[in-house]
Amino acid sequence: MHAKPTAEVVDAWISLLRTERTLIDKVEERLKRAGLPPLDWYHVLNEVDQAPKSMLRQAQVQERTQLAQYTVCRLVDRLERDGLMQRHPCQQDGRNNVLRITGKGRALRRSMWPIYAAAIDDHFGSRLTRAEAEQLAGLLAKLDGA
Amino acid sequence: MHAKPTAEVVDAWISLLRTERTLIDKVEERLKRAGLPPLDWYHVLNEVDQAPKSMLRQAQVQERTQLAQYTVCRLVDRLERDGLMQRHPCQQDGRNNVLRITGKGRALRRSMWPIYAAAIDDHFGSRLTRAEAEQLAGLLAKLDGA
DNA sequence: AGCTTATGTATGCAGTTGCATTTATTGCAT
DNA sequence: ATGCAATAAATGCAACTGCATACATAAGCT
Repeated sequence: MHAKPTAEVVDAWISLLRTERTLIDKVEERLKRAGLPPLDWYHVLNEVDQAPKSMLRQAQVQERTQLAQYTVCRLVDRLERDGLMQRHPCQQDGRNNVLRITGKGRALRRSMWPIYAAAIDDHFGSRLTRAEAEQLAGLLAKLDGA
Repeated sequence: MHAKPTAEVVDAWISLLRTERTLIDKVEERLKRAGLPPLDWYHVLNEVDQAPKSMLRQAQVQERTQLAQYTVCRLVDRLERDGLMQRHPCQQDGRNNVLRITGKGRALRRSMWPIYAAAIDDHFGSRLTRAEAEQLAGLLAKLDGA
């Protein structure tokens, strides 16, 4: 704890910040150009869509996306307002919301994926070999612990 | 162009988004706890401080940090309002602003570094070997091109 | 010179985020 | 059962961001 990072570490850190900002901007731009909502809409819709019975608690969306509590809350407000998602009271624990994606929400998610996938591939996937992608995922996994 | 990414690529991409969000949150939290301003203040102050004569054009800050044009503009507004930075008209090209960091700005940058450095090390550097850090930087560099 | 395009910066406005707090429900200890 | 800490979600308000556009200067063309 509280040791100083080496120069290599600082370089890698700065690269991480810079590169990710650039990549996200590029991907978001693709979605925007296609008239689609932002990345996080996709991620939230996707989490719920992939969950068993297409239902998931709000808190779990939060955990999986690493978005802030109020960010998820308000994003779900908007998704709900646009008829993409519904909030239901949870039977087992009245503190939770259970989210259910609507047909419209699922359709939107599906329509976003080709654009999103192409952007991932163009800006990210096509620049790495399979081994490199795995290597990167491995390194990132090491950074995920407590 | 427009090929579909493989599963490994999508995994790596999602890890990248998730991990970076988590890391940034942790680092920002450290700064906040220490009563210091956000990360991007540091990055902007640092770019200007490191530049020759501690002066840099606004557009170059933008390019180096990968922040949006108006983000830099308004961040500099705040830095200027707080007496950390000054805008000067550029002699060579009247469209440019030349930014100059003040003593107060330099002092703030210096006071932020130990906190920032410790956070980088704790959440990032100490989880990677030197070779891994270099490997990560190498992979990120491959993602940086056009 | 005058016109057109390009570049760097600023800004009004609507939408979003962050902070701190509130409300609601649950579980645990007494 | 009652009180108290813990967890999930929502919200008022101030700050920030994104978009589109405006403004200012510069560079190139005729």
